[in-house]
Amino acid sequence: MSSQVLTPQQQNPALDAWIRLLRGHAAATRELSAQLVAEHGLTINDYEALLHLSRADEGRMRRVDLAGNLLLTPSGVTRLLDGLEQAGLVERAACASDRRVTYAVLTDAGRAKLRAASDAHLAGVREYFGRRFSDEELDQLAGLLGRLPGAAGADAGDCSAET
Amino acid sequence: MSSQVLTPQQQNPALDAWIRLLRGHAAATRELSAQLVAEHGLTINDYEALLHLSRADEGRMRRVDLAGNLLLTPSGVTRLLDGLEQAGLVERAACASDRRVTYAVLTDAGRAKLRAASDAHLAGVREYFGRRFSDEELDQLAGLLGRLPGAAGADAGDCSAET
DNA sequence: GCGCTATAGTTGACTACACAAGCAATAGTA
DNA sequence: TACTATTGCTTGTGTAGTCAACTATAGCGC
Repeated sequence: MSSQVLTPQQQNPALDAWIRLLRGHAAATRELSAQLVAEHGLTINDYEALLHLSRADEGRMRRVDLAGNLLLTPSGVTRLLDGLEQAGLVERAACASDRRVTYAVLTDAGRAKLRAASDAHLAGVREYFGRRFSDEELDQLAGLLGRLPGAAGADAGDCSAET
Repeated sequence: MSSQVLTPQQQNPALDAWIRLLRGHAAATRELSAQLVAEHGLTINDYEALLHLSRADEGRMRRVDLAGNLLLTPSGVTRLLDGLEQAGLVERAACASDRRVTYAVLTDAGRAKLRAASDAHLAGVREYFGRRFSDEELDQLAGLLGRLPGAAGADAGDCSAET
């Protein structure tokens, strides 16, 4: 009776892509995150937060900008940074020109941690994707995924410097 | 000394694809899940659980098989189905030949709910992806994502075609 | 100066998972 | 029969995130 609805994968390329995106993300996240947590005690978001900070001017960012880059809510960033602060990887700094703002600043320990974790993580990612795709296909995949919102904005507008 | 590490996206197509997969998934999930929750009170996993059940023989599956298809742990499935049972969308059924097994069975209400939600969800997915990709690109994207583990074996209880 | 609105950030309550431990039933071995 | 290992599932606990409500500051119009 409703068999069109019930076997939609054949009928709809968008749904097909969507479901595979969900599954592929779940599988990849599980494996790569487990690796990162086991070897360095960092989650994927921890790692990416450190990465963004390391690439920002003076190793610091406003928390709201970090939220935008990580696709987290402001409260999510507060909790994420709580953990990183307790681990001594980032610290807070006040903004002289706007007292509402609290910067998250990468510490030396945080920078060292990122450097240490990067090697393993990069190797893991390269292994995970390189095993399944050629370089050309990776470019293709990245190009397609980059058209989704949020997937591209990390590169261009990072150093806003608007205080 | 660490500048290679700190701007890795240019140097590594695998990492580029990985980061965009993360971001693209986060953005798409947020939007499409919010839609589904707002309109029908179902999360993405709720929806997919109902979908898998509807496509299974007699609308029922062992919980462990459902876990495999949804990429959830057994405990995750227990909690997911708890919610769906309370909502009356699925019920439990014993297995005559193996008393360890509890089937999850789609109820009539569950089937109706799925049918109602499918229209909106399919439309949302089509709009979200169709706005950004041509049909051909969607096929390409699905084909690439399908090579990730877990993304392909969604059809039957037998999933052994990986790697 | 005063009030008003917008923005940055935190907190409490909640949800959705994972992991580890445990129970019940089955299968294998004797 | 009994004894052990494996499988299916549930539960306790912990974690990462959301949303709504809140405080504090900034910046505008008057």
